[in-house]
Amino acid sequence: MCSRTNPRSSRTGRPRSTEAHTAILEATRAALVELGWSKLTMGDVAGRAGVAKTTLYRRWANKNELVVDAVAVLFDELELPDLGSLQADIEHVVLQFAALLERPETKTALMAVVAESTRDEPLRERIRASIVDRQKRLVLAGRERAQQRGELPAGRDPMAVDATDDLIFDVIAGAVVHRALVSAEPVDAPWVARLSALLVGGLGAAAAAGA
Amino acid sequence: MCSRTNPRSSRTGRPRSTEAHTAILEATRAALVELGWSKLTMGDVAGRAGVAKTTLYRRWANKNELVVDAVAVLFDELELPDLGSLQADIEHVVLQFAALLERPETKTALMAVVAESTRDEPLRERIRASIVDRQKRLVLAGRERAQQRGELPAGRDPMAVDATDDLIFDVIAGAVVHRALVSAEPVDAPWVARLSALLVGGLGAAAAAGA
DNA sequence: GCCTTTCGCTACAGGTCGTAGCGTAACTCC
DNA sequence: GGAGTTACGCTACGACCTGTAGCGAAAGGC
Repeated sequence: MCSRTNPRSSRTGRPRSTEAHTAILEATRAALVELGWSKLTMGDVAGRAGVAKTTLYRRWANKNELVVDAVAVLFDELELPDLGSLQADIEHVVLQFAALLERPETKTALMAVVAESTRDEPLRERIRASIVDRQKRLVLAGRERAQQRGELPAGRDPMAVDATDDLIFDVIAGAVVHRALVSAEPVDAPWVARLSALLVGGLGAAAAAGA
Repeated sequence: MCSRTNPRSSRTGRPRSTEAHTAILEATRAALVELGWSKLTMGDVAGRAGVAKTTLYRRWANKNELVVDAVAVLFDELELPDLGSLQADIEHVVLQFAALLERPETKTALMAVVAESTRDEPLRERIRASIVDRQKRLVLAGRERAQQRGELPAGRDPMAVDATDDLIFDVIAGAVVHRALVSAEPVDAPWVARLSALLVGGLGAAAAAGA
């Protein structure tokens, strides 16, 4: 999860300072807010964290991996309380996600690391493990809950269920990111309501067609 | 559209070489393919184009603006032939868009410039004018065509029609980008069929509810 | 032919990257 | 308590990239 070469749980020697670890990640987020991605430098982060620049390189191979770790923890805030209906659940999590993307540190960092990951397979895996997969659980939970309520039919074919989960995930996350960062329009309640209605309607139509 | 300070159609003096212009943009795309975004340098592009580095800076203020122009022309390839049904039209344009995102130069450049645009308002406007708005016309055309076929009802409220167009645009473009770049899964025919069915079903359900 | 603008070239200051080497600090095992 | 191991801060460094300045030459319009 954290560092460059996992020290193989070496029990001997001086342990790595956990305070330095958290200070570095916090300094990275602060630097992202102030400077953005392109003007963020390793030396600057080290200075903010009160740490030598070499210490950063001992733990992270480069800027990309450091930023992924610094931003990943923010995505753990996302939750999916039961609000009684599929549409309400979707609207709630979308608004949460939008609020997360409003923060300058996520806004500027997320797209940048994704861009780098197109040419860096290990980085892509790191992003998938630290960020993407943690959001996918929300889709699973929402779908299962809707099935228990009877809003969606129980899926027969597990392959088809998986495919639909993946589709919904890409649609929701993609639409919100595109709206917020590319179109640069607000992800507000009216828009979220439209999106949720579209999804619920589409899922209902698909279920009706499949029955 | 192109350069740093529009020379205000100055009729006097040596004109800018259009050959150099196209050579630079082509060299930029080639460099993106080979090196990716982060390792692309202005000096390298100048060398590939057979042009002095200073010439690049006379026309583009920085790497971001150059790359936007270099990639923008690729998006002009997208077209929307009439395939007889809304779902077929959607599937066709999504597959086109996916093929575009498969190319390494667009894959790596698009997210990078979007990331930079979160802290650079002029760059965002340049992206919007050069890339985003050119895609939105496809949504308008597809929706109008579906209304003429009777697949979708004629919109009463023009505000609501605009909002739905924007929503569909963000959903389609966002989902494809997220699938291709974040989830890193193939945008193939089965997935596209699922997405199109979801959208058509959702639009139909919304129309039925609105009637 | 004169004026204007662009061109290629060279040089440059400023900044960043990522590494190496050193002595010191912290912790474990014997 | 000592030996061994690892992390730390610090400094210095070469390599590279950025963006600009200045020069003489080239290519057009009037």
